[in-house]
Amino acid sequence: MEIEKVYEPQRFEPRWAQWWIDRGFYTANPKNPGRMFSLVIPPPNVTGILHMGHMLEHTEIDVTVRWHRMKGDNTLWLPGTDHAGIATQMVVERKLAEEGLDRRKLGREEFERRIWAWKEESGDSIKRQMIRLGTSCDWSRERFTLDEGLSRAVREVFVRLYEKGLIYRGEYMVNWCPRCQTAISDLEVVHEETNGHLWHIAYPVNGTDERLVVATTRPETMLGDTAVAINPKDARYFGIHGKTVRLPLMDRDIPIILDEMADPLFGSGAVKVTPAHDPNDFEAGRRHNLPLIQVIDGNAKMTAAALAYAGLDRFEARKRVVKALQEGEYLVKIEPHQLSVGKCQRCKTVVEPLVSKQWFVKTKPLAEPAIRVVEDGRIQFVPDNWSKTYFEWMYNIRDWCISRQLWWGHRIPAWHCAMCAKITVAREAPAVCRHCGSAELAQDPDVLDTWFSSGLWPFSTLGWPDQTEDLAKYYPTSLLITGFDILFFWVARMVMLGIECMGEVPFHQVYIHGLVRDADKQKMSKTRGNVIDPLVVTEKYGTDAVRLSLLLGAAPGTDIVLTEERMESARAFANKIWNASRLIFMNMERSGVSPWITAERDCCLPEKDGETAPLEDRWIFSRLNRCAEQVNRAVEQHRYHEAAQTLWHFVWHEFCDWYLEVKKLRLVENSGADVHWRNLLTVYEMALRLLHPVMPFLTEELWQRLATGVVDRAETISLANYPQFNEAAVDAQAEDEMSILQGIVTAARELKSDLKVDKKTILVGTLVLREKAVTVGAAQLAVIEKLGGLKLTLGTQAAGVVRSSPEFDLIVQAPDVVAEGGGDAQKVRLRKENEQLEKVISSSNRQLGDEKFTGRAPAHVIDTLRQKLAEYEAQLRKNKEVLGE
RNA sequence: GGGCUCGUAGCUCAGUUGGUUAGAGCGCUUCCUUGACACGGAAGAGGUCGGAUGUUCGAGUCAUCUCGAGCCCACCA
Repeated sequence: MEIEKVYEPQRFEPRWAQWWIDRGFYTANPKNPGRMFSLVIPPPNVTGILHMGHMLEHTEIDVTVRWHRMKGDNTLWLPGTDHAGIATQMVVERKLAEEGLDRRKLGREEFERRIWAWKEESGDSIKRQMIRLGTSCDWSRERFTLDEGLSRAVREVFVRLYEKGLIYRGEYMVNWCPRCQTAISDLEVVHEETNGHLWHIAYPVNGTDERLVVATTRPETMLGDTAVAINPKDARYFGIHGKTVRLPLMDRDIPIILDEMADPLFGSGAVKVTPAHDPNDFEAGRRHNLPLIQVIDGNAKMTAAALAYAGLDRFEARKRVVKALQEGEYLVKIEPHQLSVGKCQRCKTVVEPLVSKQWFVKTKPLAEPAIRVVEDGRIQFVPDNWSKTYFEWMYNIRDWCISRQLWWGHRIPAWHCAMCAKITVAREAPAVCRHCGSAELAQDPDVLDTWFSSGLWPFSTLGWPDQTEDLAKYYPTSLLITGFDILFFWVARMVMLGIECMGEVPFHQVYIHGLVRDADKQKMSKTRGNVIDPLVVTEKYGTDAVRLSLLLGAAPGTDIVLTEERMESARAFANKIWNASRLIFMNMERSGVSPWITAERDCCLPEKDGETAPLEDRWIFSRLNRCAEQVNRAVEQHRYHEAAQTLWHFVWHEFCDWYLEVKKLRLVENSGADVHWRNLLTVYEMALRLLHPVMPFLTEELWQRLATGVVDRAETISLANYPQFNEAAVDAQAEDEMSILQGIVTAARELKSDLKVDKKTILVGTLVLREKAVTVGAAQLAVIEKLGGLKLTLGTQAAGVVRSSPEFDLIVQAPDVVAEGGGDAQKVRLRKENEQLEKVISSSNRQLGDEKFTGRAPAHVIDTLRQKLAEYEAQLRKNKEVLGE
């Protein structure tokens, strides 16, 4: 049982990580027995390396997955990556720019080749990283959204939806990013509050002396105005109904239209209408059959239609238009105005609303069943309040623009005919046009929104549209663990498309985790420069410590503040386990105990040693049982912080601080004959198993050492049984007795501390035990003496400094220190304690004397209060006795 | 404009369905280099739970209002 002196996780973590993969322990088999548990990874983008948010997500998933696997479930965790269309294309374009190249120069084919090369590289490093972090997924089932199989699924879904009329192509107003040169969906536009202006412009009303004042935040768009709207009920303007206005700068006459869109209470009550550059105006234009004059193009430059302003950038044009309006005395007012400006999520360029021909998914029919499955509980959100957010979005859902003018992604399976100009949509490239038979077909150049393929992930990865064994076994998946930032982008789309394509929800439960933040609660981001690289801290503190520090902060519904201090303390815990193991292993060797692993699967009672098992064994087995109960429940409910805290407390403050301390005494006394190794090793081994999902590396390392040479066991701790709570293993009596023993030891330490005695001074004392404590009696006296640092005799009252409880009197004979006033600290302590006791006692008495309380409170509440009151009173009496009051 | 979350010890946070001297980690004070561990051990100090009102026998835990912080959604020119 060799064990290195220092805990150095770097030495063994990479080895186990690789071994787990090499041995294929986590390869799922649909034919295996056990309850099914399946989960697909939220595929990381192949844009770069994984960050702390991924590590948190993967750690929570891994804990859950390892736990299910150890419980004997038929478990699948399917890994993979997302091609992340626009994001990846941007990364590669940026790299090209560094080489002085751009994608247009390279051409589509060569550009795609470059991105694939990048993808291979990035995908590999993501996989390496995940393996290093201990993720126990099934790499034999790894998928990528652009794989042939998944691409086939994408085409299949596209064709089906098209044929059902749920995908259509049309000319509508879309969000256009002039930098990315593509349309983007509403979700990809982020709104930023900006301090802008409201320009009030006067349009002369033809045939009158009046001028109609309109207000706008974008004066440059007036060049494309094709009407001015007023509210039909607005009395101020009854006189100009049916007239036209003269558009300044352009010298065009445009009609005054009557439309509810004009709010009489806003500004002058008149609105300029620019159908080509504003979504509202676009709709108004349709209602009133207005012409569309596009004055801004896809590059955000003014078009020829902008006449004198043609070729200018939109913001430069704004300045010039304002200046010209001022000069022509059309500008009546400029006021500061706060507005929210839509920007491209990826590059932060101000989005330009433009009319263009795009592909859309009709979402209303898909949203209805997607709402129902959450309402009726077929999909459950944890924490539950996220379902409200989900509903909110689903109720107000709008059609989804799915075409992107990019080169990286799934090419839209639609072919345009050069002869008849009609479209043929097909699963595979058609030879001839479906409408006219012409062979002059060209595939639509656009690709699909990256979320279209991610939306199919839970079933496309399992082989759909083929009816595979995996699909039959593992769909619907059991659980999805992801972040709220992609609730609409991804989760909502998966629900809609899962139900549509499979007729069944894609997962039964969605656990939404928090955000990883830095010490100042700031979001971690590259631009802020506050990112913690998982590989760096993993190397520094060990993966187990980082995992643990993440989990300890992972309370549902809260963000996770991650600091290196936390990782240090988590490492201290790992170090504690390591050293406790050293104690055990070294003494096994010294005592000639051979490696041994218990055959017990679940929590059990200790083996007896004669009449009964030693108190510390009975106690720790009962505590282990309680710990298992709590940890199992906590993981089940995604209360990862609670699972981690429970394990921490059990291992450190019960197993190490008390149990092993007692065992150490047994080791030196009676030549170690009273240790009862089988009990010690059983609880140790079960503790390792309980810890394994949280700290896989450390536990595997120690477990393998413990199991050296043991035949007929699991090959890895990750496939050993997860200990379950066992009603029969509760030992309340042992817990009571142990707590009395702990009370006596603590009392002894208190006295020593209050008397300020040197540790070398062995105090002589007397212990008087009362009925309840009899079983602790003589058998445990040596333990109390050693742990308390006293030399005790039992049973005879004597003079000295006293610490009393209803169970015992501990009397220390220390005439010297008492004479020097050393007992004062003890008196201060007792008086303070009495103050508190008196407070609680009086309030308890008040309640028990109140008929309203005794009449309405449940019996058990009253009982425990009475019981506690009796204990407080007994303690108060003892303290007063000691103080001589 | 609508929706959501948070405000508990110096710091970061727990506190499951309301139930009885309010918990943890880090930090702090004092003592201890005891052959597993100073990444350790022991004993302590320190909150009345943002504020107000209410419901209740009983509220950190529910309701209303209020102050403060943050997030999400939204086509208010």
